[in-house]
Amino acid sequence: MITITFPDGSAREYESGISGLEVAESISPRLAKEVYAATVNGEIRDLTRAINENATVRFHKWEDEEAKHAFWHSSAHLMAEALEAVFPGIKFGIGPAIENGFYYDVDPGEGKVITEADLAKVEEKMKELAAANLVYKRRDVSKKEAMEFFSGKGDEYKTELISELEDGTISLYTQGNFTDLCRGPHLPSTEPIKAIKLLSLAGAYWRGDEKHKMLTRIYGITYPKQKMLDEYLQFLEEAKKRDHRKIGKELELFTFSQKVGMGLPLWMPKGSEVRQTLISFLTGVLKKRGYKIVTTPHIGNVNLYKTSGHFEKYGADSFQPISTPQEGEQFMLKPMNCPHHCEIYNATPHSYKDLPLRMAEFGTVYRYEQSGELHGLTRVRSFTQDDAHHFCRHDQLRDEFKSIIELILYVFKILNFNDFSAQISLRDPEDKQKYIGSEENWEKAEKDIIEAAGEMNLKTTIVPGEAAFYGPKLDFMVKDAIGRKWQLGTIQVDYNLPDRFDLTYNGSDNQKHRPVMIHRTIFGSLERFVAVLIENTSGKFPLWLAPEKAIVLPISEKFNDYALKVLEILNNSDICTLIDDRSEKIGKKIRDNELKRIPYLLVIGEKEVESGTIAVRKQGEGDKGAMKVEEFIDFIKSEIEKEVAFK
RNA sequence: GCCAGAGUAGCUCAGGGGUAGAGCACUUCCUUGGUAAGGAAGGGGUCAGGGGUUCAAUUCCCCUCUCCGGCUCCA
Repeated sequence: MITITFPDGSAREYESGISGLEVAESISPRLAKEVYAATVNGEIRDLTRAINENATVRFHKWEDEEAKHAFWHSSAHLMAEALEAVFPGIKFGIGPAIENGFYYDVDPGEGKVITEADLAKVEEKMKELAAANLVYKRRDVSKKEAMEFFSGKGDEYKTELISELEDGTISLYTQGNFTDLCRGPHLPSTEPIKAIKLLSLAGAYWRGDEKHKMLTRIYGITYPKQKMLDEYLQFLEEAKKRDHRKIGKELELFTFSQKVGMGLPLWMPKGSEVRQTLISFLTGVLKKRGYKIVTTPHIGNVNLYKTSGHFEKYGADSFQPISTPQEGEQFMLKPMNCPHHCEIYNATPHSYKDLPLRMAEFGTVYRYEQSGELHGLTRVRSFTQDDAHHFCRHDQLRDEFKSIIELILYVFKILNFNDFSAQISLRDPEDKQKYIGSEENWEKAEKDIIEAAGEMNLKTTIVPGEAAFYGPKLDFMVKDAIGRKWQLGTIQVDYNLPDRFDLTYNGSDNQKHRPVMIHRTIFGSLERFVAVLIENTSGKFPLWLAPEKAIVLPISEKFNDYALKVLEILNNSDICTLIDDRSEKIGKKIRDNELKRIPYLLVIGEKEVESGTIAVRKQGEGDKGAMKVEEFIDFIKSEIEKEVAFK
C-alpha cells in the first residue's frame, strides 16, 4: 500500500501501481473526467502512469497551465498522426504546446509544399482520429531502440534529437498509428479533444537557426468544447479590430508610403498631436526629476561609431554611410543617441559632486531592420526614442536604478498601463568571457538591479544569459492585441562606452575616475508606445491624450452659424482640436466606432442657441448638462488635470 | 533575409481570357430634426509595377515591389 497526499493535506491509502486517473476516479467520477494531468512528487506526469511510492499528488484541470499543456501537446501528436496520413513520408521536427495551442514543425519532403488549402484536410483527419478515442501509450526505451525506430523511418530530425539525449531518459508515446519521441505528459486518450482548428502556416528554421533548413510550421488549437473554440476565434476577431494599424488608418493617425520607403512612419496631424502631448508630458516629468534635455543631430561622423564600437559590430547591417564632397569623409544616420551624449558629457569637466548627471533627448534614430521584421509602428526603421543616459558613480548605481524604476512605474500608472511584465537580464554564468567590464562591477551591478527592483516592489523574472555584452539590464514588456510581446522601457548598465569615450570625473581624491553609464527609455520609442497605447485603448485615448477632445454636432444646418462661433472659441482656447465640419450631415460622416473614440460630444439645437450654451455629453457617461463654451473649456481643463497630475 | 499567403474605387471586398462590379464613403439636388445610414442623379480604377504567352491579359506564366502571418534578428 502507498499513501497519497493531496494539496488540501488529506491523504488516502492505495495499492501500489495505481494510476493517477484511478485515484481521481476514487475521489469522484466527475473529477476523473475533468482532469488532464497530474503532478506527482513535483513531477508533471501522465494520468495513466503508475504511482509506485508514497506521493503528493495534484490534479490539473483545464484551468491549470499544466493541463492545457498536456492537452495541446497531445493535440500536436494527433495532428502529426493526421499529417502522416495525409502526407505519407512527411518528417517531423518538434511539436510543442505553446501559450495558445500548439504547433508542429514538419518537412513535407523535397519539392513538396503544404498550403493553407491542405489544412482543412488535416483538420478533418484529426477530427476523425480524435473521435476514434485513441489511447496515448508511454514506453521508456533505450537510446539504441529509439535510434533504430526513427532511423528506420528515415526521420533525420528525430534521430538528431535522440543523439543528444542521455540513455535511460528516453520515452516514446504512441497513439493509433503514430509514435513520437516525447517526454510527455499526455492525455490518457484523444477522447477529450472535441474542437479542433488549424490556424496558420509558417516557415521556421530547424532548431531556430538561420543556417539550418526551413521547415513548415503548422499552428493549431484544440479545446474540450466547441464553445471554447468559438470563443477563442471570436477573441481573435475582436483583437484584430484593436490592431493599431487598422485604428491608425481609421483615425488618420499615421500612414506609410511606398515612395517614402518601408518602415518609415509618416505621422499625420492627429497622430502628431498624440505624440506631441506625450513628449510635452514626459518632458515636464523629466525636468522635475533633474534631467537635462539635450538635442543632437540625426547623423554622426563614421568615426564616432568606430569609437563606440557600433560600426564594427553593426556597420555592415546598417544604413550605409553617407559620403560628402570631401574625399574620405563619411557620416552615418544615427542608430542610437548614446555616442552623441557621451561627447556632450566630455565637453565639460565633471566632479564627483555633479553626479549623477541625467541627460535626456527625444532622439530619432535609424536602424536598417530586416524587411521581414517590419511591423506597423512596433518595428520600424526610423523611430524616436525617449532616450536618456545617467552618468553616475558606482555607489550611485542602485539609487539611480530605483529612481528610473519609480519613474517608469509612475508614467505607466498615469497611462493606466497595468498589464506589463519586467525582466532582468544577467550574464550567462557559463560564458563570462564574452562580457566587457570587471567581474567586480558586474557582480555589483547585477546585485544592484535585483535589489533595486525588489525595493521598488517590482515583480521581475530573471533570465541569465540575456544581458547585453556591455552590461545587465531590466526590460519592461507588454503584449499587443493578439498577445505578441513587445519591449517598451529598458534600463541598461553600460561599462563599455565610458571606456571607449574615456569618460571621467574628478573624485574626492582629486583623481580621475570612470563613471558608469545607464541607458534608459520609458516608452521605448514613441512609435511602439503609441501602437501599444492604441491597442490597449482600442483608439479611445484618455482625454488628455485624445487628439480630438470634442466634436460639435449641430442638429440642423440652421444652427451652423452658432456652431461656427462655438468652434472658433474652442479652437482659440488651445485645449483641443475640433472636427471642423458643421454640415448638416455631420452625423453621417462619423462612423459609430469612430464617434465613440471622441471623448465629448457637443450638441447644438434651438434651445442652446437661445440660451447661448452647448449641450455636453461625455461618451459612455451621458449628459453633463448645458454649459457656456467658456465653462466647457474650464471643465475640460480641470478634467485633464484630474487625469494627469502634472506635479 | 527566409517560408507561406495576398495586392481590384477613399474603405470592406466580389469577379474572372473578350470594354470593370457591389456596399459604405464622396459630389449635387430633394427629404430629415437631440448619436449616422430616406430618395434621385453623378464623379471616381493603367485591376501594385515590369516582362512574356495569346487575335485578345485585370484574369495564365515569370520577375520586381509592397502588405499580412510566422522564423531569424532587434545596438
